[in-house]
Amino acid sequence: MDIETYLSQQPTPAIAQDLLGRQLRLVTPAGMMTAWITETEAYLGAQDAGAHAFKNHQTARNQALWQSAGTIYIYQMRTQFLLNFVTQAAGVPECVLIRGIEPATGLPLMQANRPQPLKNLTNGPGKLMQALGLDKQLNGQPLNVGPLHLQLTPRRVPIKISTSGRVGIVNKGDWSSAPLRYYVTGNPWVSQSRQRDIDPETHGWQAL
DNA sequence: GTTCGGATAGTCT
DNA sequence: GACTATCCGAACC
Repeated sequence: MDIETYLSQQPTPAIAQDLLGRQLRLVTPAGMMTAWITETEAYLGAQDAGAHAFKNHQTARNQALWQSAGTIYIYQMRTQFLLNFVTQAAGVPECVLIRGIEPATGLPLMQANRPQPLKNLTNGPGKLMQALGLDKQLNGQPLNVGPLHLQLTPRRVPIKISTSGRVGIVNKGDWSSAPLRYYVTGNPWVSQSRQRDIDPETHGWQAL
């Protein structure tokens, strides 16, 4: 299946959950980095008071959201860049925010980009972009054409998926508490995860 | 180990 | 001029 089909064949919350365990791959002149997606959030477009596209409000920043499934949407939050994938057909401004990844290969490259201990390397949406060395250059471009790829295989399968309200969405009524954040239960590379919730044996993945 | 406050810059009203 | 889809470090358990 191609990526555009994969990112448009289900409702966005289902896609956000299915993305857990899929592989992100970045090809750079210095080498390749791959990582497993551990945490996502769904943003549901015009109806979603927490979304940039609420009430179909188009601005210079959020143009990419109206493009086709598989378009990369990157925007800046203070000093950080945040990575999203557009879902659904062109004209439907929904997306999934990538909030955490587990490094798989290219770890030295990531630690060169972001000199932090492994456990603090990619456990947050801004942190993982630092580790990958990405800014908003790829905003509006399609996945799997340039340097950034989303691979459907190989994949890892979560033992259990946890849900919660989305991080940083406050004073938005029911949209603040809506269970649109998804993460691999027990995985260390999930934002705000507490030590006692981590499973050091499996990292929350089913055995290969 | 966990919580809290401040820094920070781009975007929109 | 207000408001963030964040991160870090200091302070306190």
